[in-house]
Formats: sequence, structure tokens, C-alpha cells
Amino acid sequence: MEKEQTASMEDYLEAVAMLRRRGKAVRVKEISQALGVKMPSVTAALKKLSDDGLVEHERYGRVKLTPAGDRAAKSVFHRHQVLLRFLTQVLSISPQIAVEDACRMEHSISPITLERLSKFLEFAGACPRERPSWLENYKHYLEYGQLPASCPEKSVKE
Amino acid sequence: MEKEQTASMEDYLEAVAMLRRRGKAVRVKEISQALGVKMPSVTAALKKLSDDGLVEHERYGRVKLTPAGDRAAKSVFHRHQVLLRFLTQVLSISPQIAVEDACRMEHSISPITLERLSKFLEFAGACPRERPSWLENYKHYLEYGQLPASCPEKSVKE
DNA sequence: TTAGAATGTTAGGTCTGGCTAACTAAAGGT
DNA sequence: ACCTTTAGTTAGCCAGACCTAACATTCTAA
Repeated sequence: MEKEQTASMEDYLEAVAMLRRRGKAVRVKEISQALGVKMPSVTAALKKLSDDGLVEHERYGRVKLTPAGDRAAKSVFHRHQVLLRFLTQVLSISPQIAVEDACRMEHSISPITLERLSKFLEFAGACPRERPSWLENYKHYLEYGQLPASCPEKSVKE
Repeated sequence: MEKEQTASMEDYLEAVAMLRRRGKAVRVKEISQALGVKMPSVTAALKKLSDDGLVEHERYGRVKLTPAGDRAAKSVFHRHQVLLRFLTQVLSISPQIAVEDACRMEHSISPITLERLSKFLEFAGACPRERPSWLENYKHYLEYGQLPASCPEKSVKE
């Protein structure tokens, strides 16, 4: 079992993975800018992650994720993405706010809740799109504060 | 504007409010048991909250929330409840897990997201309950891994 | 090829939020 | 009334995660 990381360490792992994905050479400076912390904080974090076998980092050199580090980073990223999709696609929250919330909540969501949220998104995507679906009804409700006319008050037998 | 509290301080405030609501005299011991920390940690936290004007606590005495402390505690509690309802009622997560998640996420959810989640619950409660509603369809999907027969694949024109 | 700029590290400090050990106050039973 | 138990406090320690200041290395461009 991979060792549990703190929210902070998860942020560092995620940042390294992100920077890699963008092709940039992963340097201390970049990480520090990405996370809004000073370089010495990054150095300290990398030492810790290195001790835990999650990154490779030689003095003054580039930063690389180990396979374990990569798995850990992917896990954080996945949580981030699921939350982000839920916040934007279902709750209709603006991308800026959604990203901020995802960044904070990605560290406290449990695997079970994550899985359910994911299933919920699948369901929302799979269930009827045609005509005002329940999701569209929700958006109407958000905007006008009341249920849309198309939202059946009484059942429509079958 | 009330001063922003840390997750930890919010937990103390919430615990005090909870104990009060249950009629129990709010003592250091109780708080410590409720939060799973040792008594000296509680004493320290109460000193800080007292400095911030959120609780009243005289040496060896009972603990009381000030009006500001009460507002802060209510805010945390409200976040907790909205999350809890969403997790249990919409995502169908078991109460135990849902409580744990709510306890962690209540500290990182933004006011906007909270508000949307709340609206979502209102909507889910208001929109058609008769016949398999979209929420019931979701539960079916959770259980059987596929959309229920009653989930229209094609639109039903009006 | 070498000096200066840019980048990175080390040392040491702060703040938060836990802990244990040792002390003090309050409560309660006989 | 007093002596023990229980509750609460104080003091002091530790770890995480940040910071600044000072020092070291690497890169780059004249």
C-alpha cells in the first residue's frame, strides 16, 4: 500500500505531474510558481517526497516522478477532474470557482464518495438528453428560481 | 466580517455547539472526547477561540459560545448538513461514510458551491417524485450498472 | 572564459496543532 | 472536614509547512 500523503504533499505531486504533462522541464522554480510558494518550501517538500520514494530529485537537477509517485499523482488528478466535472457540469459553477473548490476538496473526498460522484456523472451523461432533461430542468430552476413548465407536476403514467 | 477560522478551530466550534444542543454541560473533557484529542489541546484551542471572541471560558469553568461564535458554529453545521444530505440522499452513500466525508469537506467547500448544492437538493426534492424519477433512475443505475427500462432512450415529444 | 544573473540550497525562524508529564483545582464520599 | 478521584491547566516538546536571509551552483552572454 502506498503511504498516505498530506494535502500539501499531494499538491506537490500534482504540480509535478501537471508541469510534465505540459512538456515543461520540471524545475523547482516552476513548481514554486505553480503552487504559489517560495523555492525553499519546494526543496523541502521534494526531499520528503524523495524519502518516501515518490520523486527523484538530485541537487540542482530536474524533478521526476517515480512509478509510485506517478500513481499517486494520477490519483489526485483523477479526484480533481471528477470534482471539477461535477461542479461545472452538474452544479453549473463557473470554471474559476470550480477549480478552486476542486483543488481544496480533492484532498478530503473519500474513495467511495468519489466513485459515486463519478457514477453520477456517467448517469447524467447517459440518461435522456432529449428535451429538457432533469439536468436542464435543474438549470432552469437555478436561473428562474422555479421549476420549468416541462417539469411534470403530476405523473405522466408511463 | 467574522475572522476566518482554520478547519481545526471550526471543529471545536462545531463540537461546542453540538454538545450544547444535546443539553450536556459543555466541559473540556466532553469536547476532548467528541473530537478525539487530549484535554490540553482543547484548553489551547479554547484560549485561541476566546482571544478571537468566539467562546467564553473561565478557568475550570463551563464553555459558552458568544453570539459571534454561535454564528460561526451554525455556519459550519449548515455546511455539514447540506453535504450530508447530498451524500446520503442523492449519492446514496451510507450514513457512516457520509458523516466522515461531510466532516472533512465542510471545511473546504466554498459558499457558492454550498449554495448550489443546496439548490440542487431543493430541486431534487421539488421535481417530480411520481414514477421512477431521475433520482430513482440513478439509484437503479448504481445498483444494476445500467439504465432502467423506464429511462427514455429516445425523447417522448412533450 | 569568466562575471553576473538566474536558479537552487541551507540554516534558522514562525505558526499551528497536536502530544506527554507534572501540577492544581474542584467535587464527592465517608 | 479531609482526602482521593476527576477534571483542568501549564510547561515544554515535536512535526508539518511555510517563510527570509545568506550562501552555492549553473547558465549565459559578452
